[in-house]
Amino acid sequence: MLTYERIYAIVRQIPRGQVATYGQVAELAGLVGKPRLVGYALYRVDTATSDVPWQRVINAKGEVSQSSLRNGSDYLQRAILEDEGIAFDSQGRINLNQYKWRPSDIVIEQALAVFREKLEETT
DNA sequence: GAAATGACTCAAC
DNA sequence: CGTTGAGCCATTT
Repeated sequence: MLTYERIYAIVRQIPRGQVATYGQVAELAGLVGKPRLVGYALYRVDTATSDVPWQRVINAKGEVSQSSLRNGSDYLQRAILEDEGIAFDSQGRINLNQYKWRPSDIVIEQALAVFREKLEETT
């Protein structure tokens, strides 16, 4: 779905070592106020074959969200993030002030550009 | 095509 | 802090 592609395009721009919240991604993808769609989109992502860095998208509380019974990817997400240099506090949360992604307009344009390319390919 | 679902968020108690 | 309820809307059944 195009809505998903938008979301994926944005998520793919999140640099290593940084994270973004669902609401933030939704906003950047032009889905202001619809963070649930981001969550839903990521839920549909195949964590194995997709090139979308789903692990870099967390909830507004700075915690790593996860779908109930993901095949062992529960601790995996955190492991990946830690490997990228992101530190978790004693409560298993991330300091958003420190790691939250500050997207630049350029990045967003790139994301949308990729999105359009995909659009043409599909067409 | 109506009803249920979902990795969310925000505001109010 | 925690819990609760409302808002959101594409995808699935």
